[in-house]
Amino acid sequence: MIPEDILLSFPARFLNYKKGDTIFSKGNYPSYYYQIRLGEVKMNNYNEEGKEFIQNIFTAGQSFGEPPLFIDEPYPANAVALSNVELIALGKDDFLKMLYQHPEVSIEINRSLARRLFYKAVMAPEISSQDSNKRLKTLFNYQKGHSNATDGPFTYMVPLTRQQIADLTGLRVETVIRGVKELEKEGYLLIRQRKIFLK
Amino acid sequence: MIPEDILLSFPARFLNYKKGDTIFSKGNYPSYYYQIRLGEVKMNNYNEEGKEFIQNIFTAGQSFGEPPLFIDEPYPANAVALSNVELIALGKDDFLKMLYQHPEVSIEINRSLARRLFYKAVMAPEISSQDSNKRLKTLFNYQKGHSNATDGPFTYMVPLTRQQIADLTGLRVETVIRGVKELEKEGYLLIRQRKIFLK
DNA sequence: GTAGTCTTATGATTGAGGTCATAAGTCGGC
DNA sequence: GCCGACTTATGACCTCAATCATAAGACTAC
Repeated sequence: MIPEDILLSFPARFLNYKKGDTIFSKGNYPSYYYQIRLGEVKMNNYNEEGKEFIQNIFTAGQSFGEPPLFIDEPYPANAVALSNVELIALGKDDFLKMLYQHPEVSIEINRSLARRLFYKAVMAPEISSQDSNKRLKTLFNYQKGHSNATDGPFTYMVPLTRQQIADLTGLRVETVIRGVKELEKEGYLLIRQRKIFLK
Repeated sequence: MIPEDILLSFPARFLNYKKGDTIFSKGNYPSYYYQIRLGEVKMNNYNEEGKEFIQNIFTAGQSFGEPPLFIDEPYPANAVALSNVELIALGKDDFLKMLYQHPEVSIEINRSLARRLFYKAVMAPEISSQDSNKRLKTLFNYQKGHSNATDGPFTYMVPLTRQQIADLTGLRVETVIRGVKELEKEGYLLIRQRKIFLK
């Protein structure tokens, strides 16, 4: 996350989107650095059959969509507001100027890209596996690890619908439903009022 | 890629590894920035059943293993020499000092992390798909798109064995062998002396 | 040149996830 | 309070990648 006073001095501006709005689309070339002040944004793709794949869900304080700013490529996915969101956006040229003038900001961006690569590296071997329950566990472990919930067993509720879980893991809704039931039998998680709680 | 004269001034040093040597292992904490002068390096994991997953293959001019230098995490995968390799290595503290003093180098590192994230973003939706031939096509398209081959149809040879393709896509060797044969029938690629050529 | 390993190849079998159909529970908007 | 859309759920069937077995071609080291 880059301090807002630095961003504003370059100058960045505020943008508002309503739930469901598209912030940018796959294939577009990037014009802005985006950082979330409020709300949630998902990055997703649709394959030929119309099946959704969610790359990532970003929350307040996180930036998204930087990679194409550095290389000469269009966005590989869409960005869609999951709630009403408030963004701070800085134009591409100003963004690069900022990195030249503020080495510590450039390192902070490196840090945030490094963090994302690190988790992709952790997830990729499991996601590529054929075993559906392993995919589910990997996602759940990631979710839990990135929450602040440390209140003891079965207090962390997965804030995702079965469909979203399916889209994040590349599985089908039915497979997710059957999978979480199996994982409950194994004692890996708990289902209360259809919500999933992790140990 | 960072210019060698800058690296040497900090000061970096040269390292040599023989084919098959391990450069670092999963779980180690990082001490160096590595850049390849000569040869190839793969980053890989093994799952519980011993199945290999190749995160990436790096060639001359590329750097690897930077993410853990920025965040306080151990390497999420191993780095293994695929051939005899000559590396240039710069200690962690000197590396960070260099980024502060040379903003353009910091941006270059951002660029290389961005390139890798982009690759992961392109691959993830297809890798998660159940359709094996789609996984293969995605890998091949990426390979082709990032080579310098623009000499017309079927001149780009995929520089990977069937096993490496399997480990990069999370499939089994047999599935890859059958898949590329199907893709040849479709006219998507050509097999000559067991080598795969892309249109 | 020869042994040993890696790579490519092919057939038979099987099991797990996808697909399709159907339905009940839940939630939001009017 | 009702309607419609979404979410969760369950059964039956099917498809296709994994698995296991076997073998031939290619390459590497000695």
